[in-house]
Amino acid sequence: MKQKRKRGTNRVTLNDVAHKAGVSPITVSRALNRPEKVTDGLREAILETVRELGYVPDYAARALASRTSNIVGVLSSALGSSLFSPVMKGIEDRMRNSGMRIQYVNASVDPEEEIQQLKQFLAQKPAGLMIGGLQIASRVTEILHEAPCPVVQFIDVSYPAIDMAIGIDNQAACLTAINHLLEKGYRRIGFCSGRLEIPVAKRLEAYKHRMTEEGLYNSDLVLSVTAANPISLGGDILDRLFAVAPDLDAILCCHDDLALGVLFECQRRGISVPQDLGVCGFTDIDCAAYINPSLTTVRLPLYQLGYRSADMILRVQEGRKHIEPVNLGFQLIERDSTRRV
Amino acid sequence: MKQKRKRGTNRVTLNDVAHKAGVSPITVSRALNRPEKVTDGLREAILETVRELGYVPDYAARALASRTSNIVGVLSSALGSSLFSPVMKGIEDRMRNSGMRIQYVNASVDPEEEIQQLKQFLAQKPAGLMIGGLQIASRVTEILHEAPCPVVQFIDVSYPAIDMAIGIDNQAACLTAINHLLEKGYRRIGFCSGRLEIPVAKRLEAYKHRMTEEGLYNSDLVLSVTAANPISLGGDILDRLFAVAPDLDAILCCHDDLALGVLFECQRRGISVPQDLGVCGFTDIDCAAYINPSLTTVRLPLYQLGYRSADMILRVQEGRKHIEPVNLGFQLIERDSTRRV
DNA sequence: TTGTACGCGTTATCAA
DNA sequence: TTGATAACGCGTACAA
Repeated sequence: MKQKRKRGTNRVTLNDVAHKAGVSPITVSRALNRPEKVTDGLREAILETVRELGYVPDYAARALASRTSNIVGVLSSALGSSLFSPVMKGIEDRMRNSGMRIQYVNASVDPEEEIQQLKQFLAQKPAGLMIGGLQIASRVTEILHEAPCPVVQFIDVSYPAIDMAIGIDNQAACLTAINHLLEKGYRRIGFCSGRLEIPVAKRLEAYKHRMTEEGLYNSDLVLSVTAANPISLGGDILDRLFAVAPDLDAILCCHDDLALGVLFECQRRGISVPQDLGVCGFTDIDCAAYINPSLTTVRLPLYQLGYRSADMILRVQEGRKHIEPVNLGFQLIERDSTRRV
Repeated sequence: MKQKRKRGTNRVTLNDVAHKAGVSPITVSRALNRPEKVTDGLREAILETVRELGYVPDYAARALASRTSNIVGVLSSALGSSLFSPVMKGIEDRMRNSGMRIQYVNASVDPEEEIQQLKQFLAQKPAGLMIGGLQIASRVTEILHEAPCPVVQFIDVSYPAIDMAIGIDNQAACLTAINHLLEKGYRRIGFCSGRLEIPVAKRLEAYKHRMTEEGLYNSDLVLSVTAANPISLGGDILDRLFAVAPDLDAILCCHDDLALGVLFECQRRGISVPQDLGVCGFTDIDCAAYINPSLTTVRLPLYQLGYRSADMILRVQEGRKHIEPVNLGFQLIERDSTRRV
């Protein structure tokens, strides 16, 4: 008689629980995954055994058998950014006790690598995917269209969603900021951003449009700068803008980090903010309210972004069919950096 | 004859590749995982077929069969912190092309939940685990001791490692900072921190020790403060320290965020830094060099922390047995906030 | 409501 | 060096 080969680890399995509880493995499985399908008493006995034995399900086996995992992925090239922290918090607050596991993947800025990451991630048969800050190259779009799971994109509301989308109206947000600067009497307004990603492009559109309306548009006042540390660019930004427009009187920065750099550099150069130069940012990062002068900025609801996108994924899993794109809105926070008399 | 049930997804499997290449599945598996075990020509033919068919391995199946996954976990309660961004970058730079997948888990600050997260994570049979900022309650230690994978702790070098450890000597770092302040002639030096985690506790020890040596120690000058936004605490810190010591002349902050808040508040109150008050931080965050006055701080090699801890995991996988704890060192960056004459 | 049989896609084991 | 077979632990399909 052939000897039965044993390869198992020593972990407690569904079978062990089943044996001890005197039921079949599948009943234990049901007691855990579809409690309503098992008689109350039996279920409790089984769960008690589960606790006793310290049984923890094997996700790999579960994924293999069910062809879906409980992993929800968050893919973004901004994971490391300070901006992402509240998003994370929102996601986790909503996902807690949902049985889902969240896997953050720091997307590469290299398109090829990004596609590879995406493919690899999808090979896990995830339960859901949240994706932000990607290049949205055609290849990526294609892949996402065929993704076997709900997909939430963090993106401008005007952008066509592949599946679900959540974000803000960047044009409206930027328009609000520009109008604020105009109301304050600023006229020569520079526009400064990092990489020209979709949200930034939308803001730039609004800037162009509104400034042109006022007969104030000058393409030399549009700056796109990048550096590992955006705060370090304050001097650069001032140099370059003042070089083309010595009468510059305000700067709209697409991220508070840039604005911060500008404010610091103004302090150093003795440029008086908001009198000589108005500065407005985007995001409302932690120190925006505390810097001197405090920074006027467009507050982005980042916590909500995380919370509600997680919510969208969970709702789809509960069977909801179509989920409308979500416009989170924004809020202009007027502070001292534009508060001139 | 019984009809064979077909449940499969439409994905390309190892079997498909094997068929097309005219070999057995196990040979394909070997060609991918242990290339040296397959004849050169055959291997190339197989890899070509893999590309042609766009085969992507099923990690769940792989994990189930091999009882180990290619997931390396990063558990920390500081994931969302700006401090973590360089760590991430370091980890990813080292792990790229290693075949490992990195899974970040934002550890809960609730000990019970933390233990649960840890257990769940270990149920995935991870290839490695990096862990930082945890409570290191006895339960956690116990679980980590039995972890079936290499474990790297981010922790003070003086702390006993469960498996491997990497970090800095917080006592030495703090001593350096204190000595710097003393050299600059500061005497009434406050100590301000967030939660009293292990690294902070070590720094506090050094502070106590050194200040006592100088006959300057006063427990009222030790402050532990917490808030969602540490920068907001600047006013609090100044109020509380000046209340007990009107002649306070320096503050050592355990994180630059706290120092930032203090600097902003000093600007607002017209307290002259570094003349009336010296301020020193820890970390060297992005804006430390740009704020006015620029912030003297102890630079922590966070990128290296990530890079080298990833390296440790990979080395163990290559068969290395014992890996010594790593002391990363630190560097005092003297800037204007303590540069008084 | 519970159980039986089998398949998910891969790798370990052993034989050729 | 390559292949046949079984096993990994769980869930699906279907029967009782």
